[in-house]
Amino acid sequence: MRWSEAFIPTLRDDPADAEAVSHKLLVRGGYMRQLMAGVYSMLPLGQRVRAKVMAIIKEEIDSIGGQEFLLPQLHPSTIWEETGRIETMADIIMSFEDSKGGTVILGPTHEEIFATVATELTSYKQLPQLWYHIQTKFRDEARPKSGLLRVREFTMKDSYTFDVDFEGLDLQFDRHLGAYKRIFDRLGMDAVAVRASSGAMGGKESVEFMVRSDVGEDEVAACSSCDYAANLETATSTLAAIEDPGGMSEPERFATPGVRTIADLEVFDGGARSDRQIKTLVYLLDGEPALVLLRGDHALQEQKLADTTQSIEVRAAHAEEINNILGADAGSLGAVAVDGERILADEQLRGRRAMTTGANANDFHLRGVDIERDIAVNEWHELRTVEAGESCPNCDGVLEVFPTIEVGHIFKLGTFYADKLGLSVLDENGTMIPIVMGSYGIGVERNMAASIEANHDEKGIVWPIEIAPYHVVITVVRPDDERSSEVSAAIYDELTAAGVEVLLDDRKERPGVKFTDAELIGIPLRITIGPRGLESGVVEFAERRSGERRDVAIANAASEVLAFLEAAHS
RNA sequence: CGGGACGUGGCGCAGCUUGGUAGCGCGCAUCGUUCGGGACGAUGAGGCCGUCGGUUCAAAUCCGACCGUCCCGACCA
Repeated sequence: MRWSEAFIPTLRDDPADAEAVSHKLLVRGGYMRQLMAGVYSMLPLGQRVRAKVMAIIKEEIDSIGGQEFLLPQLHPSTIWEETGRIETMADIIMSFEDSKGGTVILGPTHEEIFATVATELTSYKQLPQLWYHIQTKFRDEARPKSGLLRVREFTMKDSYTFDVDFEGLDLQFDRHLGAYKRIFDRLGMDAVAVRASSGAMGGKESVEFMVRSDVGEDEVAACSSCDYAANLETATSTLAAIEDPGGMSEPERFATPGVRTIADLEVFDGGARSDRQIKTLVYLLDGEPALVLLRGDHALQEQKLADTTQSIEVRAAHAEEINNILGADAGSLGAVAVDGERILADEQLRGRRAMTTGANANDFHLRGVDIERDIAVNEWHELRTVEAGESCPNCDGVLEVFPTIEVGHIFKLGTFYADKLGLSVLDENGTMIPIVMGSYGIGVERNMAASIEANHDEKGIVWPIEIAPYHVVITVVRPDDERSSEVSAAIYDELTAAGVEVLLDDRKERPGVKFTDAELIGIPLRITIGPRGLESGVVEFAERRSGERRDVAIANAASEVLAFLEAAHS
């Protein structure tokens, strides 16, 4: 492709509405343009990269036995009613009414639709199956952001597995795990597989693939010495036990005028260290109130609360609701002598004595509280949020916590869809058994963006070879110089014939502009051809990633490019 | 959904407080000089000032409503 004929609208300035590096570079580099919030047009460069990402994904899923389908984007709402997800996913589902008055859903994902096709599976002999497609998804995200990282219309590869039992599911799951690792590796990302919350969708187990990034939305706790890594939503740690002093025979109430926070009580005369206080939170779990108790210096992990109580809607009670339930305001709450409310306590409070907590009367607290004696805890759970610096639960290493981008998520769905949609086969005894499903997603555009987050410098994008829109850019310093254009055309032809994707920068621009653009759009190798080098029979190679430059004899240019590509692939 | 900011040529912005001919940089077009790291000069094209309504002799500017975009939070199989 000649750059002079290509549509590559690069921009000198960062777009005003971009924050994330990948967003800025994709727009500045002429890869895409925004149409509306969370919806982007892919320009030629963007589409080339997108196609390459899809090709890699397809290759890896095919390699573990995947069969490619193409299921519709338009779904009848009735199928979504059968699984109940029209309710649970209501906030992101986009739909419209057709001319007959029926509701049509723009597919946010395809479990229901693949499962519908799978009703044709009737015998155990037909299993296992691994089906997938690469399709546009629509999700009305409340807040699209960061360019391609969080959008409302995007492409996803989603695969689904169908097995006779959980052993089969485990095998398919492990194969996907391997395929996904290879995919992220080829996309130039160091993805960590972490255990995740499977959410409210009846999943037994799920693994997320996370790439470290400042613009990530999920936090991961990872051990610096072993391979422990988990989404903060499920992460645990080992904490040193705290020695409590001798207790009292019963709690003692004392006045604490103006004390409203854990920190206030720490410095209050007669107060207590935060790790010797009990924090009392009031939550509504699917509308039902519950008291949640934590050590004073610990933070609640709401997802753990939701998972452990099987709740869909979890939220902190409002000030008014708190007062109605406990008769005091936040800052003076406690669970001592509370009767008739569901009380959940974090494991870290087990056995603690002589603790200080609110007295359920404004401006009063209790000291000398023995949890097991004085509080009617109904359930003990792991509920707190792990913090950086704590000890790894698996070894004696230290945990670090950092933001990440979720680039893939794989689920063991189990028999949820089989139960809802009647997926079953007859086994060898003629008994009807439910089909065990798994589902496995990768967002194509999000992975493009995540790859940029992981592969860029102050000059622009640094694409991994496999997904670069072009392998090589030939920068013709003086396109009006006859010898320059002859040599560049010759090298261009030779490389193209060898299957190399080359962008020939023959624009009538100053060299600086061309160098800057080539670096911005991130082509892995630049060949600079100008009169100065040609005089001594050479062209210049400049590697984007290392910045390394070297002169190469004209005659060797093409073969050296092939060697470079070869080396980069291995 | 709560909080905040912003909407002015293709891009980035000023002008609005104090109403009166719409401006700057980049980019774009033509010509000339340049030409191995974002050149210079000359000339020129390009704007329903987000939309609707109100106030006024007169609105980019004041008032109201709406729409849109971004950021923080909530949310996110």
